[in-house]
Amino acid sequence: MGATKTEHFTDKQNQIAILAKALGHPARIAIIEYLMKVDTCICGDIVDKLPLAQPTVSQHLKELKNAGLIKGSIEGNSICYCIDEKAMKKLQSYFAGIFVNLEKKKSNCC
Amino acid sequence: MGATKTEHFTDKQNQIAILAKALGHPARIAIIEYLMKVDTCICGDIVDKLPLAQPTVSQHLKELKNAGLIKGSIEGNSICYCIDEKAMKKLQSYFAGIFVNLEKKKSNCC
DNA sequence: AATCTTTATCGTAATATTGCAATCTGAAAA
DNA sequence: TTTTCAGATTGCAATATTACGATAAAGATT
Repeated sequence: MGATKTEHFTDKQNQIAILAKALGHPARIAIIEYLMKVDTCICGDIVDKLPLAQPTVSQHLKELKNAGLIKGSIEGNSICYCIDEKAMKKLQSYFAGIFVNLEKKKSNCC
Repeated sequence: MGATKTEHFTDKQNQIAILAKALGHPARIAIIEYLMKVDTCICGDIVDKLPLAQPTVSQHLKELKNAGLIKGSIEGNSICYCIDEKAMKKLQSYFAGIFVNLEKKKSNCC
């Protein structure tokens, strides 16, 4: 054991979980926030902005990329990373949906 | 190593990461979705709805509770869990903010 | 070509997560 | 009070994550 039993859940549940998991680390939140702030997404100085060693940052970038939250394109010698809007929209609308639902039953217990 | 270096990040970044991490498992997404669907939050049959053993479900509930996403109150013999709107709102507005920001700079690279 | 710069990958150690059987706790029912 | 029932906790095995030094890969610069 130790492995998540993904086969027992719906595709959508797994998809959202993958996205949420990828954001479940402060370094990766920091990366996303940095990518948002920077206009030109000439990245690579991400490493300089984070308090982590270069291989660690590279690994976090890989995880964000695997989850589909960012995409990178080769820019000469270096690499240009930026946020993938589609994935971000998926998360945004998921939570918006939950929130609307909660408002509706503006209830009750606990 | 192996432990997240939370001290290097802002409180807000850590907070969002904690919430996201708690949702980073399909079983916990399924729990949240079930709690949303059920009107009366008389819970406890969550175990029956999930393809996991009772101790495992109990652990997932604990993690959601620790993150602040759900709250539980003792209801006689059993326990009544439900979603904590405040935490959900925090996530919702965070992603909404990101999304607005991305729309604004409807740009450019990658 | 030799070197530099940028990013990825490998290997490894420390720690965390996932999952469950067994067991405990505490309230309700008998 | 004994039994029963709902949940939590413990203990453990399997696996995943986090972090980084060392090194590799590949384009840029000299």
